[in-house]
Amino acid sequence: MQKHTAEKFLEVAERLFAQHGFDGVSISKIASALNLTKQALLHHFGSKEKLYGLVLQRISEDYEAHQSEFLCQTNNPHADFIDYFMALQEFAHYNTQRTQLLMRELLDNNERAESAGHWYLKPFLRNLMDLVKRQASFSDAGDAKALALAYQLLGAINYFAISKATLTGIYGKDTYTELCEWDRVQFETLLKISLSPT
Amino acid sequence: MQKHTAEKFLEVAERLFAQHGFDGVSISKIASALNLTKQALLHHFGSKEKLYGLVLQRISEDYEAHQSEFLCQTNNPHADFIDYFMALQEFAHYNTQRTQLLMRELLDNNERAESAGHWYLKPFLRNLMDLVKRQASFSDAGDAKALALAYQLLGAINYFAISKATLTGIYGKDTYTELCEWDRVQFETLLKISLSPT
DNA sequence: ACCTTAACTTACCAATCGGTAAGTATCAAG
DNA sequence: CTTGATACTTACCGATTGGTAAGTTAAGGT
Repeated sequence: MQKHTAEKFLEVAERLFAQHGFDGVSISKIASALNLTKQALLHHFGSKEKLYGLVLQRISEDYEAHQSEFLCQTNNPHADFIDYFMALQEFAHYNTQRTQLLMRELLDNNERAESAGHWYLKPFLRNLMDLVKRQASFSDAGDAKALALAYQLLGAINYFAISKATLTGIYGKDTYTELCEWDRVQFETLLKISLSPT
Repeated sequence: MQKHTAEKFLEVAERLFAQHGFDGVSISKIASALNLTKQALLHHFGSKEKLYGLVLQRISEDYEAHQSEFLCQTNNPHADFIDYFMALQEFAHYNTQRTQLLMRELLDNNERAESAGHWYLKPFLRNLMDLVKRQASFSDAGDAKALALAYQLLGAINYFAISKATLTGIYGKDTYTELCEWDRVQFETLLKISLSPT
């Protein structure tokens, strides 16, 4: 299979998995979206699980790439912190699909347990935690404390990012747009004050 | 159908829907968990969709009850704010299942759109927003700004609440327990400083 | 011209899906 | 003793699920 063909397949699969969840899409539906038969997909990927695995892997690679791009630490930890989390917010907002898929994965992990085995979040969280611990007001904080803050900020980002349809449904398109702007502003102030000494 | 029987049915259905999602459970599996046949469930609830609808309705009623219990506003808006959000965090933590189910609903709404029609979140968010606007540093803020903060706090709560399996998987049981404690502490300071004037 | 390989397709398969129809068992009211 | 309602069950149904097996078709290397 050619690389760019595989990319196309994974792209469509990712979209559908994100929109409907693993159980909500069948391989034949993914195949139709690609103008193929179900068996063509099975030929290329072996099984639905394997296809899903490749989709996850592709996402986690992209996330790591994005992270290493923004995490070239300077000698200004405070600015690094703000910059990175703002970049992360933007990333989550413009990759809603992936945010959705990862959120579904988080939910399913509660039952499927570590069947997947690979914790794509682990290095990602490690980096976030380090970023927090590099801050003046967290210099003597333990791992758990730093991680707690990082995770809450991550939650604030991702929860809003996956709520587009619901918020638009409740408040309408225009108010949602306004809400997006305020979300950005409000998150930035939240970031800044979260580093103030307690 | 007797009321307490219905409760038992809905309880089990809620657990399974929360764990596996709407598409991840079949009515026959829910029925087996109740030592019944699939058709018994269909007899009582008519269809899978209707059963799911009742589960959602039951949850939203409980949430409203919980909210009205804690939202008897005093003349100390600041304390109200802290108290309510801390109560909400505890509620989300001890009702992980429901937090999961509502999160799944949020994700599915992005495609199923307003097919459900009823926005269980609407009055809930309205109350949260009012609570924020009652704060001194938000007295002249618009709806969108207040809602943005409320939603971020909600995200911080819920995201952590659904991550038990993943975090335990990555860091182990003991570290997760420690993380829970810090999450609580860290969230409380986040609440307090989020009201400081900008 | 021959062979291999990759990219598919048609033809199946058993299992399960949500749902309908037609019973059966129990029990309280008349 | 009968009636009607409630709570189920067995027996189906067509559609769809993930997956296997066996071709078919076209391109490329030798």
